[in-house]
Amino acid sequence: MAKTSALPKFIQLSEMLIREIAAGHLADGARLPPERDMADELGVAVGTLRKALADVEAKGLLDRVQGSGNYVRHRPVVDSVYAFFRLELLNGGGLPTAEVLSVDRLAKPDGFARLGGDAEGHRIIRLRSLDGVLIALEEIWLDGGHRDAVAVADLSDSLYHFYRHELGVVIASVEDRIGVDVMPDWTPEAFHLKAGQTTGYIERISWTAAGAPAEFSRTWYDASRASYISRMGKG
Amino acid sequence: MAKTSALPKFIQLSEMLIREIAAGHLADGARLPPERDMADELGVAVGTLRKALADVEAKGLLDRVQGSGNYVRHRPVVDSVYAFFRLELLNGGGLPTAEVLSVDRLAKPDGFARLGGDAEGHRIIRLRSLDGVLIALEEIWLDGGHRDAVAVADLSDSLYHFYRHELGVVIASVEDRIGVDVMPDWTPEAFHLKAGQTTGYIERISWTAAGAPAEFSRTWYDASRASYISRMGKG
DNA sequence: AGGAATTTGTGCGTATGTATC
DNA sequence: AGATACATACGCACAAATTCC
Repeated sequence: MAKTSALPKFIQLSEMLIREIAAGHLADGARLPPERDMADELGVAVGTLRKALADVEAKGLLDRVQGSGNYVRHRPVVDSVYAFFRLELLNGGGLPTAEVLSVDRLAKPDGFARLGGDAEGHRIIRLRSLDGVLIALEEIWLDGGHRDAVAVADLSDSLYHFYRHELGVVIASVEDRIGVDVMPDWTPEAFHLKAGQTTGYIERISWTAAGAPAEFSRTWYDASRASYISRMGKG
Repeated sequence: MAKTSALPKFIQLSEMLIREIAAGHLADGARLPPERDMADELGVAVGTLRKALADVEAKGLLDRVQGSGNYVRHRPVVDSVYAFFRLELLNGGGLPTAEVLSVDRLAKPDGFARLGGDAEGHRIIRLRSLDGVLIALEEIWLDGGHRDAVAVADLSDSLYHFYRHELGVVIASVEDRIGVDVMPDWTPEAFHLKAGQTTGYIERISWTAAGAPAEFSRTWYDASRASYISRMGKG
């Protein structure tokens, strides 16, 4: 007797709200109706709705202001081009640019296969530079379900911009794991690092606001020219 | 007219609980009384207590299990002891510990000399482990002005706790730069890594809330056992 | 400037569902 | 199966912050 107990009401509500916001049905900055009105309309108690709203706020899609209202925030991620780019020259800074080498639709690798829903993914290979100096090689896997085909021309310097505006996928959080690795043997000729040479290594998984994995990437960077920067606290 | 508006009751409760757990008055794994009993005893409504308990859980000091009880968890330790520790085992997590090898008062190295006011600094050498496995070697430089002498016995697992409670120095922000380096030749015998071997490398500068540099450190970590983790956004 | 209306935040009490023991 | 304990949900009253007149 599988008692198919439904999800808690406040979870259903928060997921519904997240879908509405992500789909663009609620504009950025829009103010929701007062909680009591909203609760009446939805046929739930105010406390239940408040729990759902707190959930959406925790996911960064809503600003709740006492005495004022609940405001949709459609930019959990700064739409800035380099919001999540963490490599800098050794003396700090540097203007980041990207050059896409290839885009292919392939079966997803083991590390990413378990995550998304689709068995295939788009593999994007890019070179990254700082102030015109080649710094890193990126291998990015994007879940297949979003689009049948992705062309090199589709991609701008900011993949996150592409994800959001072309695929409707909003990246809300990322996790980077930084270690040491050797340059893979498919290093392109253009790259100044030699295959087999020791480099800094970054593995990234990113998620949508709804918590679904969206992207997996591996980056090899020349630690003699750039370093990965993590700032906590101010700044 | 200092309007001494008290903090919300559920905040007071959660802070009280956190203090109790941190002080060791509640043993690790101990089970709290049922929520209704506890609420009666504290003279608050169950809902209010539940909000406080959710707070403590969010800080990682409590396990709440439906149908069973609320269990104290000492793991992440309070006072954000490991708030700035970013190394994790390859499969995630691991309980961090530290072993101080030496503390010396020396002239500060070039990289740190320009920063603080004092010409001398305390150099602390530590080994870091995760779940008992040696992971990293740390060289930490603390500005000399704070105290004439620092003894090994003064230092707990958390240097930030020491800074704050013994020196009155509150670290408000840090910047980590992660790259690749070779293990220095003064590697202690106890360490499993051999001098000259390639490791992950972290340079950290930390500042007080006032913006004054407080600490400079270099960490060499075994990238085959641990990785540096950086999480952005929610999660 | 000031006070009333609006809106979210806090706190209480209770009834019912669900997981654990 | 029964008892225990946490989770969800409802509704209400008042406090605090904001907004509007």
